[in-house]
Amino acid sequence: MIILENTFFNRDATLVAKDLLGKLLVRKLGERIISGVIVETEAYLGANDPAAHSFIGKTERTKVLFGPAGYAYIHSMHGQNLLDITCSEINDPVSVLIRALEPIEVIDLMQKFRSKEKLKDLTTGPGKLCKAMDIDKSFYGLDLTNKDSTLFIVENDSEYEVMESERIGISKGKEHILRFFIKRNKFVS
DNA sequence: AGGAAGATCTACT
DNA sequence: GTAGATCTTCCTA
Repeated sequence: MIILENTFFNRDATLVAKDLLGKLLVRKLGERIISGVIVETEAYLGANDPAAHSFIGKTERTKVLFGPAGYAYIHSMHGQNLLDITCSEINDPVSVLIRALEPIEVIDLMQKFRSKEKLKDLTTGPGKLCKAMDIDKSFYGLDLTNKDSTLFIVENDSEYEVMESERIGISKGKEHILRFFIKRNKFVS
């Protein structure tokens, strides 16, 4: 299992968003493991992007975005938790939002956390996948490139075709094509 | 202290 | 397809 390192995330957020497709998101829960393939992402570009949370500047809420790459930025929205990963250099507050996963293991644990049975209801949205993996605000600022972390991303060989579109669910900055997803994947939101 | 907005989800038709 | 629930953060007074 090869864990993605700081060098992977310390790049332009658009490139990281594309390259994260097909990778495996892994959550350790004691001896148990929950994992899924990343099938949909969006990039948020900081100072030049009115849709980015860091657009307004450094606050208690956004400070992780201004730190080094490869850290978890958890943010709650409409009563859900959302997972971003920080990218680029210190003081370049850009990130990638993980929007959807294809569930791999362990399905019954995801079903339990989500209180849903159907496979398509488990991880087909940013708030849903956090719940399926039991990710909450305590993950804020966690280093995802540390192999002792309970959340990280690993290399994964898979064949896929990348599609792109405008971002979803925002009111500003819609003109940018910064959403990426795997073509014909059933778990794209 | 209060209100509005927001990177969403669910249940219902 | 659409309305209503939900809750944290930020802005204004």
